[in-house]
Amino acid sequence: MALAIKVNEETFTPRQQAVLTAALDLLVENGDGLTMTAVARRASCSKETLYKWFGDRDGLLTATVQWQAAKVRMPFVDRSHLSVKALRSSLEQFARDLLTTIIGEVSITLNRTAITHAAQEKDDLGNIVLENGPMAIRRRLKPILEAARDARLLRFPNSEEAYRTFYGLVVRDVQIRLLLGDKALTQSNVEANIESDVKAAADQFLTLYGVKANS
Amino acid sequence: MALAIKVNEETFTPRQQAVLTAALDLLVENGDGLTMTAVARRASCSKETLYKWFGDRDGLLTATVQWQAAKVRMPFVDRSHLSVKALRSSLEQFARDLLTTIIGEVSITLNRTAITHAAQEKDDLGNIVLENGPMAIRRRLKPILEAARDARLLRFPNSEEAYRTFYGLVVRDVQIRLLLGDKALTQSNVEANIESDVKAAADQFLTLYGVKANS
DNA sequence: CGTGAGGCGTACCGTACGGTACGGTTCGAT
DNA sequence: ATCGAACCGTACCGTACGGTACGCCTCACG
Repeated sequence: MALAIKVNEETFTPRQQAVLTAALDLLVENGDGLTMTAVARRASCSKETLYKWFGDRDGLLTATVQWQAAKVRMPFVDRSHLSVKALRSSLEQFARDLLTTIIGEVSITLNRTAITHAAQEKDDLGNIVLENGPMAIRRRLKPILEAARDARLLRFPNSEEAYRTFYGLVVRDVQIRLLLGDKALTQSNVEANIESDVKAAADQFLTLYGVKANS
Repeated sequence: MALAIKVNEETFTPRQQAVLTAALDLLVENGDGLTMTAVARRASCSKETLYKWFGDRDGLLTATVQWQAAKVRMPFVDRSHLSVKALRSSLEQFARDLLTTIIGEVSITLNRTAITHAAQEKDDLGNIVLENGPMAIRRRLKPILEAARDARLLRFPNSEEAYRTFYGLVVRDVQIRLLLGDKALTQSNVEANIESDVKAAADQFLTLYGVKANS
């Protein structure tokens, strides 16, 4: 099981990154628009070059997803001092980052592509997206949760459970509906409610796991 | 925007349903395995018949998803008498139905297919799955929530918000991880924890929205 | 200036698959 | 018994696309 491999920015030359950008654009424009010919034309390069650089279509797809997923870098959150206030602020920051990421067209495209890929026993892309999406958040959130527990701000038996609850409270049914192309859920529609949703999620999480409830 | 059309069981003849079963089997076995030739061979019918009955490949796909999605009928929940106990039991029932549905191979396949479809500006399948999945649950859960609110068992400003919170608490990151083919999340793995997850979700929901907390 | 590597553009090949055509068979209705 | 509709199986066509080959250009390097 080849897990997601770290991708330095030096992994691809600028020219190659231009190609990957073209590939991603085509993906976003139309999920199945990533044909080798189309990428070559869009990036003004020859198909032969594509095959030389990426091996085959799957290699190009993988490189594109990998490269793009890796640059979904959410800003780090200060956790030096752990007051209730700081914790709530951190939680809101996480929720905000998670939501804004998830509703982005690039993220939707990447997830759709990976899911399509996973439907064909090829789960490379699935792992890559998982690793750079939910798992990345988990890795960053968990230590904060545990620090808060040690500081007696939170109480939970299992940090994994706590993390997953947080994820559920934040994401709810938004992601699946966007992936399925729910027309009632436009991006601007969701964007407008981000702040209130973020606050609500943090509130609810603190209600469930906070030691002394909220402020 | 052709929304999901109600599908009676008389919509398709038994022979046609056999064809649709074959199509679904192929989909489950391998997401992209639904070729007209393969369906014809599997169902022991001619391609000409397929085209006569379903128009084209997309029609066959749509019929398959529609027919299958419509038979995901979750058992109704008794809501005649609304005690706290009965409410909790109803919530747990909903959570259980939702979870068991979501982790089923058929559901995963349908969602993957619809998402792939939605990636190509064809959002028919997306709407069908939405309508028979999240929306079906919502339609059934909302009146119960509102009845419980009227009975002063729950308190929430907005039944839509309450429903979505419930959804998030139940589903968490399970669906997206399954769709992405997360190997760490086998079906049996999830199945084993359903009962405790269901109880936890109901507890948390009642903590957040219950008027007098839990029993 | 010569040369060779890298890369562009295009033409080309093979295959898989959507869609059509057609001969042969079953079967119910008259 | 006859007829025709429905349907099976197979062969066939056209196209799209993955992958390869090749001619030509550019440019760094000697």
